[in-house]
Amino acid sequence: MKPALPKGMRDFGPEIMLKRNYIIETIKRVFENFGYQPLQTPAMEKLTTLTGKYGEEGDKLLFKVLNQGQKVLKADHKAFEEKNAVRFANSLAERGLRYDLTIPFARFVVMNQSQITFPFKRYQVQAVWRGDRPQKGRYREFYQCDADVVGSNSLLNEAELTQIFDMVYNGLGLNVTIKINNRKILAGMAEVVNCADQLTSITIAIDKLDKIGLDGVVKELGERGIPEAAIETIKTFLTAQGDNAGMMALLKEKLANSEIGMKGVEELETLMNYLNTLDLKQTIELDITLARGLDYYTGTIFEVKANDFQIGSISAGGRYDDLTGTFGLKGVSGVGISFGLDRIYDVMEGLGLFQSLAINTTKVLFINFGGDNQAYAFQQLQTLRKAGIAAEIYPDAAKMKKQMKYANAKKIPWVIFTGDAEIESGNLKIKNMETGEQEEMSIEAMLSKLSG
RNA sequence: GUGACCAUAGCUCAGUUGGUUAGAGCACUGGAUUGUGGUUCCAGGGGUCGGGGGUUCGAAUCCCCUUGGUCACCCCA
Repeated sequence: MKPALPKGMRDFGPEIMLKRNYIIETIKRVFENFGYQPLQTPAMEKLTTLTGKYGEEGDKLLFKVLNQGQKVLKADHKAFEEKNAVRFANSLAERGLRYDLTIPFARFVVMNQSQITFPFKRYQVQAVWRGDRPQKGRYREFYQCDADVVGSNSLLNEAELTQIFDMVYNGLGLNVTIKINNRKILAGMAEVVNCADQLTSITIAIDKLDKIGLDGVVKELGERGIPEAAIETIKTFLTAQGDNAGMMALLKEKLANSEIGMKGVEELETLMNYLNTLDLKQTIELDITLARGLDYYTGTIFEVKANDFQIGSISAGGRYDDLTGTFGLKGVSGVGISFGLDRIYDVMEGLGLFQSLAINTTKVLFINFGGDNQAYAFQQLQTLRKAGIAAEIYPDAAKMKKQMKYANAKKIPWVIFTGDAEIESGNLKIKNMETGEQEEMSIEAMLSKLSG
């Protein structure tokens, strides 16, 4: 049988894992610096928890887990005969793999509300699964690194999350643009053009502005049944130019008749004022065409794009006023962000940013000469490890050439020989694999040399 | 879910208008070198040419189906 992976699943070898871990560690360090605490939730959730939270498209992409044993016989045969794939599939499964980390987090908060001190700040680094067709920058299994805070309406949270974006990407050496918008502004715009009930259609269309252009958006709005007059007004929003302050003034003027719209402008302005007091290195861009697909966002929305590499967004997030509401806990607002580990990796690999990364691996290899020599080397090895030096011994008394090749392939910088001559002298012979130089010294001298 | 392109050794690929026994580089194993790798030289193992069917005297090559991959759309980290 030929080994293979299911579609969209990937292995990560040691080389890749070292780089991935580096990214994760950078992100975690910043999260913890801001007082976020770790959480893990299971890969599998009940479908009732997951469905209906991500919009129609999201439900389609949920990976479902087949019911166990006899239960599958209770499937909806009628749905099968009617070729209703969705209903039939739902009758076969009661559980699914998590689609993101936010909904499981909301579930956790509701289930543990009595234990939790609010505002509750948690971070979570785990895989999520989507039954999408894999392509560039898109995987069926990928890691999200989330930080969320629930139980606080303060826009200070948004400001801090923006700062987290900034610090993480500074730390990784990436240039990004952090795009910010507010769903209330989009709602206000829909209200002003008398299409409040078609908010979703409007946001989906204008979200594509940078992809299909103004004409494309106008066309799509028309196809989605937005009246001509409304489209004309929407056009004036989309063509508005100016710096962040100018845009703000313009929005105030245009949205004056919409209560929710003005609320959105006010929130955005407050956030921008907070951000102005911070020393942010990355580009902050107010982008009123930013919409975000996920249904649950209600306030601020974020999206981060890499400046020097073509790929989808590498981070995203936003505020959700009623995420825990569907689980029975009302009036708890939350806001969170998510780093797309796999895409960040793709960007950094694409830009060659891992080159300078000092990869932490074995520092010393003991050559195995077998017999008494092996026992001696094994002993010396313990001393190095105790001193915190990453060391290993070749487990077999293989040919010298093979052992040297191993050190070479694994980029181990030092090799130690403990042959008969060395055992007799009580010293060890150490070889620098880069320069080829070798010298004999005592174990003590070696310790200070290697830990330096 | 819609569409386009691709599939040859473990990996990256070559293979002429259809023509004899399908090749190269890298990797692996052995040797030149019994205690010295990363350079060199020699030898070796490894293929149902993704799978099935068809056209043909003859198919890796042409046609159909199927599976898998890549990319774009939808949507998204």
